[in-house]
Amino acid sequence: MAKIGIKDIAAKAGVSIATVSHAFRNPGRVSEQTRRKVLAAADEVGYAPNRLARSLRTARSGCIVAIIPDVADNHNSGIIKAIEKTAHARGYSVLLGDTQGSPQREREFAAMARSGQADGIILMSHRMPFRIGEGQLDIDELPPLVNGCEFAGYDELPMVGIDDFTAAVDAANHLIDLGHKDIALVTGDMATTSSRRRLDGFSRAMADAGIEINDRLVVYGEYTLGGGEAAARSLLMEKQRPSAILCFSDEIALGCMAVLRERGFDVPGDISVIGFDNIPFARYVAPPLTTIAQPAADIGTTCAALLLDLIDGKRPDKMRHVMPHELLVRESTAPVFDGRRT
Amino acid sequence: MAKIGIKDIAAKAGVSIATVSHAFRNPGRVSEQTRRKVLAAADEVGYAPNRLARSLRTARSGCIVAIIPDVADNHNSGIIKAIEKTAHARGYSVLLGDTQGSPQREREFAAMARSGQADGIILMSHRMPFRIGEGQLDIDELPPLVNGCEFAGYDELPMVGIDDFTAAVDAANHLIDLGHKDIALVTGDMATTSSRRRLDGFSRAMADAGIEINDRLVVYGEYTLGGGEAAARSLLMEKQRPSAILCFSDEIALGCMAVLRERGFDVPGDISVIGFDNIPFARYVAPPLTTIAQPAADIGTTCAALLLDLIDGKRPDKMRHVMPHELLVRESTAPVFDGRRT
DNA sequence: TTGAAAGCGCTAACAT
DNA sequence: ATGTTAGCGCTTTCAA
Repeated sequence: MAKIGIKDIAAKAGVSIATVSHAFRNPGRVSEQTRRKVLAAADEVGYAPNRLARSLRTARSGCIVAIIPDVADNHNSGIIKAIEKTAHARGYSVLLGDTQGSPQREREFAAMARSGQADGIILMSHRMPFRIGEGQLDIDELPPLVNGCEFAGYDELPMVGIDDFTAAVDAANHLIDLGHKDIALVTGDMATTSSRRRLDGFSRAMADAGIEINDRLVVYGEYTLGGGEAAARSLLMEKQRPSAILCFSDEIALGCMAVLRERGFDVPGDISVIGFDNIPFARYVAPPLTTIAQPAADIGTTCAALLLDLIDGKRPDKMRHVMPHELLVRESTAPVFDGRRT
Repeated sequence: MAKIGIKDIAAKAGVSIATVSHAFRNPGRVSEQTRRKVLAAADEVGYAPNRLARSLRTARSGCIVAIIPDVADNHNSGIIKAIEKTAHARGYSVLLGDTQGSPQREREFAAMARSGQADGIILMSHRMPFRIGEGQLDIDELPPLVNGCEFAGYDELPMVGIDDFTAAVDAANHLIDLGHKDIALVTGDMATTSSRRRLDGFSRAMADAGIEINDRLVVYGEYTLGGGEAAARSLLMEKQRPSAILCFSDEIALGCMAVLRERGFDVPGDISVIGFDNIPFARYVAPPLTTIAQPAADIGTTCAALLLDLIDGKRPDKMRHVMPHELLVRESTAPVFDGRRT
């Protein structure tokens, strides 16, 4: 059977194609009787209006693209789940833009908004995926875009995320209050704004406490269990072992804890560990992980709502949406103990 | 600045719109010189061909939709990550169809393939989201569709997944070999084909070993940490406590272990726990989780490759793609110990 | 309340 | 090698 279209339904129902269109899109503009007739004809043959044609005509794709580093990351997936939910509730679909950190892919996904495939972008990256100025795009003619958790460098872009600086201060102070001085840091990619701000926060807290940071205890870790594992191994090679490790993600923290356990270190007896994110697993592991909670669902929901408003032409009332973070003290952190294994 | 289109580029480059189109799509059909001229003109104003118009004309959206129960589930997200990667490599985008188990949403997402918004569907559900027969779709005029991990009831649909029956047999036998008799089962939704087959496998293994199944030890659990938590709590209320728990997902298993630990039970000393999936966390927890590994990435890759071939008109050479599962014995299972706490 | 008709921006067959 | 042109299937004025 050939693909059936609006014309077939019009013929079948004995009306014009305009009426069929209205029956679907503007129920108020056709008589109830006609509408029923049309819908019945459509249902009979399983007709569904072609979305592409509609989108072309209206210049609205009904899609947004979520550009994120890794769907398989627990924090990311919590955010994107909320994005999808919010978008769906407002009639939008979401295109998955898993970049694995590749700038090239970020650009490819972002380009979907320039080719009409998407009406807007949620960008969880610190890189601007468009060329701005220099005969190219002006900042005010970007496609609707909201920055999630990172900052791409333009104040004109709405962004939603936590206050990374303060969050790191809170995490560091928790450790400092517990008497820790030899604090190791496992950061994320230092090219990202979130990692930089967190490092700044950590530095500030340490400085305020009059503790000198041991640079050899500041290492980079990919935001994965394996990243944490590698970081912990390198940290344990140091002669001056840390009494606490502050990790920029829970997956890193959990990776660290596995290594510590394997090497016979007790957490938190010998070494305290604190993470970031509060992924669902955090409170189920042993010991339950102390962490800085981020409201992943709220972040996703806010990103999506903001973007959809932007698409609808509403100017956001504010550009910086700072979501609350919270120090969740569980059992992976404890006061320094002099008799600890080092 | 008004939206610029192919006509503007044609004018700018002093060629026809057909030539512009060819310069982009069929580089071989225009002279190198013309091509460059066109591309330069396009680049100068940041022109990108309208994807919707192209899709409408070619009747190809370049999108597939992945219908999955929950992106935030670690097993699901591993699969969808591979789907996205494979699709992207072949020039396709993926629409995220997170259903939270809702049949309604499954239908909505599936409908995207009927409205031209997607060229095919990867369906990780046991429900057929289209009405088949009765004046509606015939089974052979379904949109390209591949079933992932579940079976929607039509042999005509290619499907990829593990052999759930045998996998459950393997898991049960592992426990039986360890001397366990009071084995609890935390299943998934029994409406799903995977859960049913796993239950069948478990029953078979128990029957073959001459062990009677205690129905009170067979409970349902949502595939989440919370689901495992709830299941474990209910299991611990039974007077005849299990010496082992077989869970249909790792998240359930990890949820169980947290409750067991909280109640003072040693795993595996008092109670053995085995999961399903082998999510990344499984080997990082304490004790590392014994589980039935599923090749999530391969499943995703195979689903996508199969679907893309289907879209290209290639008939799959076989309908059932059984991916290998593997029993990974780690430290959460051990022989029954008579002196165990019960 | 309904219909006719002009596109949306592109592709592809056909012509030059 | 390049151009002309007829749609793809819909939405949306405008007229009846």
